[in-house]
Amino acid sequence: MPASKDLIAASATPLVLSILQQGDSYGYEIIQKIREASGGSMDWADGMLYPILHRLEKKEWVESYWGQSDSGRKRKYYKLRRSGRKALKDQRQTWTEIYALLQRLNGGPHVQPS
Amino acid sequence: MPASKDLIAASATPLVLSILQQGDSYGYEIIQKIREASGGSMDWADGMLYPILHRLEKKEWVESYWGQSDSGRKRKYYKLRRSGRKALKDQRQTWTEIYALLQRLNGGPHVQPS
DNA sequence: CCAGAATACCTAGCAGCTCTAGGTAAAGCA
DNA sequence: TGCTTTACCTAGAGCTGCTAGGTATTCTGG
Repeated sequence: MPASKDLIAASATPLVLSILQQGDSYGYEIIQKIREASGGSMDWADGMLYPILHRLEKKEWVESYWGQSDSGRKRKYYKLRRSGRKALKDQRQTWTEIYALLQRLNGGPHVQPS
Repeated sequence: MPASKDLIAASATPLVLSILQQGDSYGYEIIQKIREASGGSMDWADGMLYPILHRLEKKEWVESYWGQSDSGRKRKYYKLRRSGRKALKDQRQTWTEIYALLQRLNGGPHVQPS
């Protein structure tokens, strides 16, 4: 059972930023990495990712440059910018807070933000 | 600094469901409870909440009935239905999974779903 | 008794987003 | 030669948040 759409949507941005924090990457590879990291439960359509990357670029959280694979196939790499790193940090903080609140409201274990 | 809009949006539904899990409530009170539970960091406009409640009702996750305060002021109470309880459980599960993935991608502590 | 605050509900409509469903093209493989 | 994989892209439908308005009642301070 895949995750609900709302959450997929809201998590897409921080997940992409997290991937890019580990090093420059390109669309096709980002999808693979997300799929691997999630153990296969998240499998994004590429048509969903590219608009997100373009939006992140417009927000100046990432920048792009053209590169090539060994075989000469062109790739558009994305690089995390300083403001993107900041945005990721903020979003992770918010996730932690909301998650803790949700746990608390449901009588779950208390989680304190680090 | 308030949370980013994406996350507010995605978290609104499970938070409302969580409040209702603790007992029937009505719009105005839900906003207060969220504000209190979050220590003031979340302060929803009422115009944002009502459409959410109506949507939850349309999805049949909650049902509503009219009640009165001591002073006779009318209130529209919302009650969590069985399917809403199920939805809350699912969404909490998804939140936990995504949160764990985010932590893992960022080298944070490992979190395992309960 | 009057004004303003608090309580309590509602909707229209814009702006923003996701994500489906298409498309192009090059390289690898059978 | 044709299929699969790699690799990119966009249009537009559909959904949603949330601002900015609105109504009406009760409480409270002066």
